[in-house]
Amino acid sequence: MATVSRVLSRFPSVDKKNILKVEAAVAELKFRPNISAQRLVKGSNNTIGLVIPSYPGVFHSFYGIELIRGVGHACEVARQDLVLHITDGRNSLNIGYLGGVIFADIIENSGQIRSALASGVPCVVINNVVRDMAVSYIAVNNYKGGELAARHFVALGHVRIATITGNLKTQAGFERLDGFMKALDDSSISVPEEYVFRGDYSRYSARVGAERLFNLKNRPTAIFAQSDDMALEVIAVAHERRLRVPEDVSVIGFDDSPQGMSAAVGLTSIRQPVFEMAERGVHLLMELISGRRKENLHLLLEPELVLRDSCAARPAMVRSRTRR
Amino acid sequence: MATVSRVLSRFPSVDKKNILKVEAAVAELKFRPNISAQRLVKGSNNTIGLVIPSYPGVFHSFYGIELIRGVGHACEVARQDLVLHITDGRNSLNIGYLGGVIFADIIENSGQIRSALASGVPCVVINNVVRDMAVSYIAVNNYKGGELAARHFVALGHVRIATITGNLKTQAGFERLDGFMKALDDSSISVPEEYVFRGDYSRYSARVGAERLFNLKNRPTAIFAQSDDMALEVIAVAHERRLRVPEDVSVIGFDDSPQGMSAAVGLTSIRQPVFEMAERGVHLLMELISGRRKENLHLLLEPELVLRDSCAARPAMVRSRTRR
DNA sequence: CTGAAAGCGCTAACAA
DNA sequence: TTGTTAGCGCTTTCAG
Repeated sequence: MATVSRVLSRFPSVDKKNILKVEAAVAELKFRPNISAQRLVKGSNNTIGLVIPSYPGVFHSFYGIELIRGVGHACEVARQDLVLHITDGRNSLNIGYLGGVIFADIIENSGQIRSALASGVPCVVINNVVRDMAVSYIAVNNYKGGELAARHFVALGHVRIATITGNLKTQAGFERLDGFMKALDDSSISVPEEYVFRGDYSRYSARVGAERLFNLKNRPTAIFAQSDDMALEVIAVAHERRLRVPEDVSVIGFDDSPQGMSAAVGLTSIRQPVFEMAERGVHLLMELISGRRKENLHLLLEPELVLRDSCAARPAMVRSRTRR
Repeated sequence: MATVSRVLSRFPSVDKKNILKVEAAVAELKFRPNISAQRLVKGSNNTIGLVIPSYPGVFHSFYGIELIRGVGHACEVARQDLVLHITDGRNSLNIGYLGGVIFADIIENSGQIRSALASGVPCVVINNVVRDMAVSYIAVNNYKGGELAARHFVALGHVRIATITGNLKTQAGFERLDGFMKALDDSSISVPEEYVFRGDYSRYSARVGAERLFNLKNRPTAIFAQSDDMALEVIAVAHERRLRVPEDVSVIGFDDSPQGMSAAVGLTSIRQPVFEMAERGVHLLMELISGRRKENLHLLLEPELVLRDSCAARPAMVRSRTRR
């Protein structure tokens, strides 16, 4: 019995003859070691959970897949099993047994985090800044992302600057808008209410928003869409109306997705390190689980502006008209 | 000790006083029952694995997310834990302990399936027809999907019919092309080689393909793109060249994604039941695990044509020119 | 209704 | 190098 265990766990000193004998028997009987027993005796289960709220738009574009890829990859490297929970936030999670849990985006499910915390499970929140709970988080500075977009437009001389937001129930959506507006305000550029269209990350909402913006008699010369997907839709609508990008209208997206990169008009976009955030979330969680880290960590990753071809200086015609 | 267990598993006959006492202690000590011990004694671990090859394009569009959503949902309902493995096919999977495994798409990782099978783990393959291993599968009739697209074009009177394929290393891509070509052949429509562009599900490849097709002196009047994402890119390229859809060129996609539905030109597409396939995969696996089912099941789900606005009859100009 | 005790399958310490 | 043995934390008889 013990010898079998030794063979299976590649213990160095076992007689060759026995190794072969055991391996033969294992193959013969299709013997599969019971991992529950192993974990019981070892006292750890090297399993972490990933909780994703199943809210429409959470998987907007490229983001959801990058998130899962990043967490999945980091878990593979760290030899952790990854248990996936896709939840609507109502159910209580069967989480107690996990070594730790990563919560990706908080959308109406902070109760789940609270109860995980209460029962002493190590937790890390990803892609959300959390102020009302004592929990570690790694997020993107979405406020800064909004700022970057605004500042780029301002630097190019634009004055009539509009935005199509993401889902404002998500923190990312809200903060991007906030940073964007504040930065414009800093430059003394006022944004009329009809220049802010509230989308939800879907292409459809971007289409509706773009049409509304292009129908304004004082059409904006620059549009910040809060995801690449939406930005590409804005460009599509522009082309349908014979508006050139970037000559007639400049567009900035958010995500720096491959689709934006390879589009007809290369999309200028705000890059956010989703994969890295996911990976670091796993590493942080491991530190918490192992006790190597005692206090919570709050980390904000910085987005960056990626320049491509969808932005240009304010159109001349417009410039002369609005020149004082 | 035993009483604690009874309280936690809601055993009916326990004194109320004791229930309260236990609950208080549990809260006090942040007691978390050890699931490994529970599983050990119960003899089952109610955990299933989902293996997804991390091959570029596997998560093409809408498909990857629907897959994960479907499996995730079914597992939640069946009270199974879902362990996610994203693999490049090279590593051997730590799978032995799982109750069963779902393999989604086989791309250079059939070795993993073979070894899972060999060690006696119940397996289900999703989205692939498997002929060379004794394993259950649930797949979509992609051949039929290709046929549907071809027949629709033929019914509309088209003759110059082209296609932009998906990744032909995937079975789905290959079969869609096969069905498409055979159906055209049945209608005695010949497809010159330059009408078949080998894409890879990426928007970029679709763009390249569309440009090549539109540059042909004998430009096709109908294009079947093997994913909605690619189809939308084809339409975008068409618009850039002042070609109208569907008046000048008809387009069919594959996926019936929400993006195709809400696009400027509603996309006619082939619907494939990804979510359902994923759910049924889980159910099938549960039957296999429990022993309720002894033999393998091979199930082919049927795709269907969803009509929207991106297809029209063969353009008149072309018609007169090619009329015999 | 409740406590005692056996044992789930495995590993690790200890002898041999 | 190997076999024996004592638990890991829990559930489940079985008495009480």
